[in-house]
Amino acid sequence: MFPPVNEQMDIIKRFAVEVFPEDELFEKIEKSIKQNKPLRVKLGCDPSKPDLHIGHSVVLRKLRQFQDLGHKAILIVGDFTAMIGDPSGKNKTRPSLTLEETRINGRTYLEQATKILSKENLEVRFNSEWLNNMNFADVIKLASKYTVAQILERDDFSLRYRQGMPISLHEFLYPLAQAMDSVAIEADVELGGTDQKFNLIVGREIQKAYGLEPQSIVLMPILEGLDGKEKMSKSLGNYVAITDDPKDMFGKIMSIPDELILKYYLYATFPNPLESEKFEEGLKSGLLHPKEAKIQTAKKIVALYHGEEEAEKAHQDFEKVFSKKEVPDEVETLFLNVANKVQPLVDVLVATGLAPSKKEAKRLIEQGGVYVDGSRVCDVYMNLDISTRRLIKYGKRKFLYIQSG
RNA sequence: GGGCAGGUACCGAAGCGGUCAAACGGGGCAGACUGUAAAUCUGCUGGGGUAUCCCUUCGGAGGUUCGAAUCCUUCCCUGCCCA
Repeated sequence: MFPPVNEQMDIIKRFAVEVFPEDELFEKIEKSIKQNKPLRVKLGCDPSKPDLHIGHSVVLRKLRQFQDLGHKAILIVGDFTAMIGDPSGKNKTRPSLTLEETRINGRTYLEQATKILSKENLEVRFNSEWLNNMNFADVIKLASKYTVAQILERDDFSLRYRQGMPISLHEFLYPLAQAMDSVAIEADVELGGTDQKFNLIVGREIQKAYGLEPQSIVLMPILEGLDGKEKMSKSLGNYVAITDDPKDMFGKIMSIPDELILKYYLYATFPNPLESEKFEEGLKSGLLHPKEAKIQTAKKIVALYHGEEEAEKAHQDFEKVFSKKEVPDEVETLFLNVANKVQPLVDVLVATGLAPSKKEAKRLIEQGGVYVDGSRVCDVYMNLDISTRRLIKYGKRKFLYIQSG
């Protein structure tokens, strides 16, 4: 039923930054084969931001691999922990949410996650199930298992402490709460991004403290955002959402700096060894042009979420709009219900929602970023007759047909 | 509880009575260029108005003043030191 240990280890280790303790994991897999019992593989998710992007997909794909090996994926929706708000990475305390909010977000998360995960071998648990039932004595018992010095080892805590940034006391409880999840579901393995290393290790310690066998840890790389500087995140706006439409997905990936191409190719698509070797060598030798490499990457990613056909279309569109400066195949038509068919262009731009304000619209016109029917607008106070259909290009990539009616 | 230092636009950070819609950097947007929504260079970056005009913004609320981001009072928030 299960593939042999070595084969499993190879698959698990591929694309992972760190897998430890390796020998423990090896034994666990051996045991699971012998007893014909799947491993319980935990992945925590944060429902405070339910929109998944391809940064999340890295770890989700890894979890999927575990599923494909016959193991049980246990997705923990951190509805309770989201109320605390993991400060990880950011030096700011996150706003906490109510339980209901996190529940709703959790559903959205799940919906998106199953674009990558299999629905079989999948168990979904909300951590309020156990965390919400702990009383103060339970919390004290849990907190007594860890020391201030230990918790301060966490990079971002010590950094914030040194910089005089605020750390609320409850933030210290976050890693402990997350560790309780591992206790509650008796995780054999926990997956996470490298930024989760500390939390996952606390999980091991706390499991031991509660008389359980400590989980093994698989750390996946963190995908940088489109800017190539910060980690991909929604709040930074440097992300590719897995629900993005093909065009956006394609375009966004084309905008990554060249240095990021390989990383995206590998971690967002999990190519097989043959493919990745070819790709890597092509890049290194220069036989594969960076633009071409990017196109391949973009196509592959789009295809994962939308299929080959859409990927091809997105590619065509991209070439059209950006290389040939033409109009894309499909442009939406907006009918404006207005009394006057001739109006200042600026007003039209605001009415369509293309521009957030007249000032902004004027600015863009002044800078030569607005086209009507293919010709650049140079008069800020131009009037536009919309009794017939007009094509507006606003900025680099917003196209819209507009007509009164 | 006491002492000190702070809270400025999307973020970081200057400004410390008028010349402040607020320097500078980042981010964002646009233009040029290109291999692309890469890189680089240039410009723009509160709102309304076809006018050196008005409105909103410097933690909140009051006050002083012809005039406040700048001074005073009070409240809230944060860090450091002491207890």
